[in-house]
Amino acid sequence: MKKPIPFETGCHQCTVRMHSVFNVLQGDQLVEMNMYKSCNVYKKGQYVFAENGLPTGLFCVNSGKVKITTTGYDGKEQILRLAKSGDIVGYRALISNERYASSAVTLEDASICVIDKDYFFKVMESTPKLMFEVVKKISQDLKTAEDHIVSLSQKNVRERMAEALLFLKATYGLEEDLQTIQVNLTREEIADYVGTSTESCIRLLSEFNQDKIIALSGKKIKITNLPLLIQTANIED
Amino acid sequence: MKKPIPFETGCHQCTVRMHSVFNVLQGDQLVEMNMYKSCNVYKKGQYVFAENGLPTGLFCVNSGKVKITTTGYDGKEQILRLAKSGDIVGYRALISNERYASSAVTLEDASICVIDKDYFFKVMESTPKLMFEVVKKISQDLKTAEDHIVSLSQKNVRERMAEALLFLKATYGLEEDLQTIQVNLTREEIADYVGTSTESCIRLLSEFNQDKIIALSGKKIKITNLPLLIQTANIED
DNA sequence: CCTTAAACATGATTTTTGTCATGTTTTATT
DNA sequence: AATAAAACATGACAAAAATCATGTTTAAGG
Repeated sequence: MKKPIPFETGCHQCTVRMHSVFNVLQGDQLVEMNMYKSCNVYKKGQYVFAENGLPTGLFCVNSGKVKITTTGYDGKEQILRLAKSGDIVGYRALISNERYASSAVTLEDASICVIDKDYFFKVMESTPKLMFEVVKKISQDLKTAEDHIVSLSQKNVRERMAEALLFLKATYGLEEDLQTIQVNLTREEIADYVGTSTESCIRLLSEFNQDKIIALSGKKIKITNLPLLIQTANIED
Repeated sequence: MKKPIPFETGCHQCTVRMHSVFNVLQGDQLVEMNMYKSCNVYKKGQYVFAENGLPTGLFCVNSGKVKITTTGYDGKEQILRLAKSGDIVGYRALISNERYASSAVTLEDASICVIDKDYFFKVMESTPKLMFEVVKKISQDLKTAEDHIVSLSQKNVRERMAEALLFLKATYGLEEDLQTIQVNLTREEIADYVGTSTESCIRLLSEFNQDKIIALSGKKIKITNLPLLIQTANIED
């Protein structure tokens, strides 16, 4: 029993749009955008775009979760950003008119639209409000990146690990139990975000588990003692 | 014998402007901008804006060098960005409509203009090209920040220190001898950029000095063996 | 369902880096 | 010029974290 193929609803009816930079577009602009966008389905683990490729459009996540990673030294992967429904991805290289410096890979099955590059630039130019939404989005990402820099520079691995769990909670939210972080990452992926070795990551999660800060079952991480986790992250109030 | 007070030349004649995001403005726009900007002189070590303050305008560095720093944990300073002539500073908080998350402090005597906040937003809205220049600038800063994240996550202190010297060279250039990095930072400031302790920073610079990679005299750092420095930074080709 | 690879886990060891201590040099200020 | 305060420097030690090794569990693919 397969799911029926959904109607191609178009940008008008797209509920995700309202939580994206495109919330400022209206009426005819949406009809037009619809003509320059296409929507694709991705299986977990698939590349949306890859390092070194040339951008041909802007990606907008409809559903599913995406990691933005770059290959560091000795091929070690670094997770730079995490995206979810409503987020645009692949904008940095597009705007700078460069090849991708990072890759986007789905963390679960996803549906992602592509908006044609030339059209995107045109509508940005004609709609200052849209461009300003983009400016604000990049500014936010810059803030997040700079917070990460401070953390990497000044905190130890234990603190960063606790911080990362809080970051995942803030980014992807919790399941119905209000405790379980709503994303499945391997220990290696968490390590690639935290900036540590996989072993250290595993060890620290085990420690947090023993300390009753979290509860582990498979890839699921349940935050059982939020105040203690915040304290472990050493976050100022 | 004092220097004569220079004519208030205005944005028309400003040569720095051509290397800034404002290079896209023309004619009347420059006359208008002149009415909404003021220029200030700063002594070395002065604050241009301070963490937690409210932005009232956009700063544009005329001459002099500026560090953008934030206070991390236990009050430890983190250098996030370095600015020079033609760079805009204080844009992140302004655009996000937030209080400053970082401070800007001059590294030497400087002359810096402020462009009124409301006017800046108005001219951005009416001049897509200007806003796009801003988008590109922030995108670049994001790229720089993310490169720094990879470095902090994956490289050891020695490699990061070598990388930092190359970064300073790229940012501020070299003196006439084509070897001396054109900026004076204390060892502590370098450490606050690299993400290490002051002692480790001092030690590594001494080592590089012994290894004939650099030559030290006071705060001046001369790169005497660039290939070896690049190799020490472990940068891929 | 079985097989294989990936992911998870943990101990032992080594390397890296921070911290503490102490002394010297440079710079700024009266 | 004298004095104080930064800034620079280096050794000794401790702490943190990576690496190596090895084994178990879980998940994926034929």
